[in-house]
Amino acid sequence: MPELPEVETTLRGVVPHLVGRRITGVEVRQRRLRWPVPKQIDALAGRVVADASRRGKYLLFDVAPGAVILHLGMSGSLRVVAAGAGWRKHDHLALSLDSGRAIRFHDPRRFGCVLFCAGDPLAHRLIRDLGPEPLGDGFHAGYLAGVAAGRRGGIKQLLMDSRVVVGVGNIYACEALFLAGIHPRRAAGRVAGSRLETLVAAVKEVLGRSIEMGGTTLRDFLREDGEPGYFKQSLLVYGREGEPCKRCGGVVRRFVQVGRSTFYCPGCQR
DNA sequence: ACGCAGGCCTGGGCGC
DNA sequence: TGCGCCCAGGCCTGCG
Repeated sequence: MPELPEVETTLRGVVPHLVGRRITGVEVRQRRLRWPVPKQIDALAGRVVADASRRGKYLLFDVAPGAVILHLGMSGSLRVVAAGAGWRKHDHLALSLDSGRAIRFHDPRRFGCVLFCAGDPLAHRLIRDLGPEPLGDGFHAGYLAGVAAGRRGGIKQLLMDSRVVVGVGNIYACEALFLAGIHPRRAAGRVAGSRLETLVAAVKEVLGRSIEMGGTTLRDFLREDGEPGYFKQSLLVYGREGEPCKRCGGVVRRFVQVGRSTFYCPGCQR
């Protein structure tokens, strides 16, 4: 299930199987994803995948000319299988490769998408306005202070806004705010600069650590679509309503913020 | 410009 | 065992 570390893990998992390979066939079994799978996808046979990369949670496969833009949504996953392997329920699409393998897109909730972009995918309307990568140099305290200035919405909403910074989902927003000791509902524009610095470091730390642990799922990538058990033990507040805070021993609370569950420790976060 | 609610889907877990 | 309800890791779109 994809937050940024999962998407990164997925990318690393498919790159060795995909880059440099020729697509020998395409099969679309379910066209109705978040947006309909366009006909150009069906016509990819014969193309070579020159490169595979990631921008935020979007995976980009360079099939020059053009690119495949793929998003895993809430429940999507990619799997490398032997060509001819049985299709599971909710396998919606497969790219067969000249290696004798195939990449399958699996997505029960169908919030994901598979799109084709004729030009530079970074200029695609879904991607061009995305904020900086959280692990890159462009995401720093000064930047965050700039975008937070005057904002009256909660700091958590700001963190989860992909125009501000990409890839920080509900889990990691909760975790990073806990690490930084900031209340999720505190108005973004009223968080002191020094605390924003702590927050940026916390975001980088929690995502970085999670990607490292995603490395363990890499190993299983071919076998399972890898429900990774790794992060669950590491979570400090997410999903722990009513349980004791691992720092102060107080009770972890949950409330709904902009339609999403927010977990936090009232004792540790102000 | 900003903040918010709605909508897209299926499946799992829970209480009755 | 079954049913209805609530919840879920995302994010675009349109409204005020």
